[in-house]
Amino acid sequence: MSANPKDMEALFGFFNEIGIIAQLSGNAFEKAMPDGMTLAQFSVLNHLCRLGDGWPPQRIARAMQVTKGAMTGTLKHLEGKGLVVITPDATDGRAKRVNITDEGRAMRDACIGAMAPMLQALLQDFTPAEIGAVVPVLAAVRAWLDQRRS
Amino acid sequence: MSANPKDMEALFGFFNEIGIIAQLSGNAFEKAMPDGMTLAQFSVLNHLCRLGDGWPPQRIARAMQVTKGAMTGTLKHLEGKGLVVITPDATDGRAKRVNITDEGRAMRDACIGAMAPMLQALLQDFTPAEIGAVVPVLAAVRAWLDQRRS
DNA sequence: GACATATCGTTTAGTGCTAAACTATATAGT
DNA sequence: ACTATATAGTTTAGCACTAAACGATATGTC
Repeated sequence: MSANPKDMEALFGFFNEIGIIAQLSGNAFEKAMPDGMTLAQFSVLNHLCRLGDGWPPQRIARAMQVTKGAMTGTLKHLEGKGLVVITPDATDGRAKRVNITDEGRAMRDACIGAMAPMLQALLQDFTPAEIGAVVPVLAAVRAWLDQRRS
Repeated sequence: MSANPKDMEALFGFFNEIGIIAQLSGNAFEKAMPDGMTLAQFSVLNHLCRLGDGWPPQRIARAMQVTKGAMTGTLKHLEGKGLVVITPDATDGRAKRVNITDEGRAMRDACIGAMAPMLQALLQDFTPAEIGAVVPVLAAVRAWLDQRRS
């Protein structure tokens, strides 16, 4: 049951496509976004909007699958733009709390609006069913990689 | 036929999974690779092995979907490690030629060998059919994005 | 209470990416 | 031939990421 070369090749192609799509789509998104917003910055904003704010940076970093060092930088940019406010945690001298501002929520909505045209264009050439069929497989692979990481 | 919010959401999730998989798999690959090799460096080596060498940097950059500026840096690293040789083009004073060395070929094989265990582990939890089914969709999306870029 | 360990956030060094400015060379139009 | 434009490669500035070292604070153990 050892892997045969053909399967390895296919798997290799799979990751290759994934990498290129991530790069191309990330570029396309960032070009559409307002005020120099990046995908990393939007992702944090979106996370805070969807799952509530007040989390410490470390927790956000884990949710985004990124190191805390990377999160420090991204949060600095967001704070500089007034999109989040970072305050010390009252009960834990090491930790901080990240809260999204009204401007942050507005920016998140603006970003979603900016992405919409591209997503709609994509939906003219691909059916929701087509895309929807691959998402579970992707999610499973993502979970596999995430588990393996630790 | 305008996109409904649910479809947009699904598409958003699609790109989100793609981005995370690209990041996690890239990290996993790079950790396994020898001598500080990166995915970008390996990709160039692999391309030269598979499709022949002697190409100008610009052409390699286009094949990898990155800017020429990014390729300049990656080639510098490869040249510094003695994995490629870069020479001026005899017939075009602007261009150069990139040739892979024997060490480069050996390194490419070593990288593939280093990746194998992870790919085999993945094939124990996912069937080739499962993975193979999503690749055409990914390739189509990649082609769509690539075309849209220009 | 004191010491060892763990965790939080920051910082630094190194890599990759884009976009844009720049140099040098080729090619096309007049 | 001369000029205008296009292309190849490099460089710089900016953002993101990792890994590792560091300082500060918590927590657990003795």
